[in-house]
Amino acid sequence: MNIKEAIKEDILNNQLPRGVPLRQVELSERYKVSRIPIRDALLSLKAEGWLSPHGKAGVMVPEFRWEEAEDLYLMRSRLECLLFEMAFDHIGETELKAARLILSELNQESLSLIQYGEMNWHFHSVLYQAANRVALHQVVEGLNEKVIRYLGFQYGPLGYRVESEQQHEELLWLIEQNDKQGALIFLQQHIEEAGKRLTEYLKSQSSQ
Amino acid sequence: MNIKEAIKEDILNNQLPRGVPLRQVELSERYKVSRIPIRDALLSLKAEGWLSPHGKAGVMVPEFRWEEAEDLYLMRSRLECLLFEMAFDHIGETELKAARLILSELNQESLSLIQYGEMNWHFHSVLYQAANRVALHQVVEGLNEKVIRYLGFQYGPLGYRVESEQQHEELLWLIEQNDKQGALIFLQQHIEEAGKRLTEYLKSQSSQ
DNA sequence: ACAAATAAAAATGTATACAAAAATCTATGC
DNA sequence: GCATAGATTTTTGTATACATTTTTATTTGT
Repeated sequence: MNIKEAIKEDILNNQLPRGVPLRQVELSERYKVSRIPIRDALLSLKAEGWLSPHGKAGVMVPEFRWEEAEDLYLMRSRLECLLFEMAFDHIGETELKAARLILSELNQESLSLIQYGEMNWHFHSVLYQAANRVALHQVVEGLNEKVIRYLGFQYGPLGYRVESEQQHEELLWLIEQNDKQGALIFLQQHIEEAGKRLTEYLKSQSSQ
Repeated sequence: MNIKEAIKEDILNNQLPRGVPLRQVELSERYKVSRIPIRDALLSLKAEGWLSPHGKAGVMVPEFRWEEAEDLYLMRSRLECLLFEMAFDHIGETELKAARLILSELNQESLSLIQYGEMNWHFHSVLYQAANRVALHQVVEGLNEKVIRYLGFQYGPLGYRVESEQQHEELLWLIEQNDKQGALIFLQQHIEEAGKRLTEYLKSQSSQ
C-alpha cells in the first residue's frame, strides 16, 4: 500500500505527466520495484479515480476538469448533508472531543498536501460516524478522496486554508449549541462555497 | 476482464462462500488461470464493493446487510433524481429511441440476472446521459453496480420484474408529455419503492 | 500524395518461481 | 487448564520470464 501513496503524492505534485499513458516499466524503474506491484497500484488508483483509462490498455493521469470538480461538490453537498443530518442527534462528547483533537492537529503547519486533505476528511468523518451508515459513509469518503486531487489548487493559489479552519470551529460550536438546522445549513454553505471557489478558479485557468 | 465477470456471476449465484476468506490458489484452480489475473480481479472487485477485506490480507464475499441496501437506494434516490432533473430538458428523440430499444430487449426472457441488471441500468443511463455530467453519472453508475449484488433477492423471491418494466414504460410516457415535475416524482417513487421492498425483505430474512 | 494493409516494435497480460508476511499449531511455563 | 512464546505451515506479495495484444512504422497500391 506504499507505492500507491507514492504515486498519489507524485500526481498531486505534478511529478507525473498528464494526458499521456503511463508506462509500467518506467514506473517500475522509478519506484524500484517490479511491474507486478505497479500493476496493482495502477489498478487500484484507476478504480479510485486517480487515473483514467488510456485507449484499450494503459492508464494516464487525467486532466483537471472544472465539470468534475463541480459534480464532486454537488454530490458532497447532497450526501454529506444527508449523512450529517442523520448523525446530528447521535453526536456526543466523544465525537466532539475527537473532532477538536483533529482540528488542533490540522492547525499545525508542516503537513503535506495529502496529509492535510486526509486530516480534513477525518474531521468530517468523525462527526458523520455517529450516523452509523456504513455504505453512505464510504461513498462520501470516496468523494472526499477524489476531491483531494484538486487540493493543490484549493490550498495553493486559493489560500483557503485559514478560512476553512474557522468554519470548522464554527461548525463545532453550532453542534455544541444543539442548533441542528443552523449546523446543517452552515455545513451546506461550507461545502458549496468551497466547491464554487474551486470551480470558478478552474474555469478561469482553463479559459486562458 | 473476463474473470471478473465470472467471479461476479458466481457471487450472484451463491457459488462462492460468504464471510470466509477467498484463497487465491483455489480461485486460480477454479478458473484455470494463474494467481496474477486472480489478484487483479480481486483487487478490482474489492474496489467496486463486490468483495470486502478480510483481516490484514485477503478478501471475502460480504454478507447481505439491509442497512447497505437502504443506504444504496437512499443515495440512488438523491443523486439519480438530481441527475435526471439536469438531464430532462436535454432528452430528445435520440435518447427516447435508445431507451425504447433497451426496454424491448429487457422484455425478452432468457437474460441472466447480471445481464438483466446491466440492461436495467442502461435504460436509466441513456436518459441520464443527456445531462452531460460525467462524474455524477459515474458515481450513480457505481451505485447501480453495487445494487446488482442484491438483484438475486429483488427478482427472485420478490418477483418485481414485470412491475418494474411497467414503471419504465410510464416514465417514458411522462417524458414524452414533457411533464418534468411528474417524471421526477415518479422516478423518485420508482427508486424508493424498489429500495423499500428490498430492505424490508432483507430485514425479514435476517431476523429469522 | 494519401489510404490501407502488413510487418516490426513496444507495451500490456499471464505463468512460474521465490520471498515476506500472516495465520495456525504446538509446546512450555505459570 | 490457560495463556503465551516459539516454530511450522499456509497464504499473500514480488521478481523474472514468456505470451499476447496493441501500437507504431513501413510498404504498397491507387
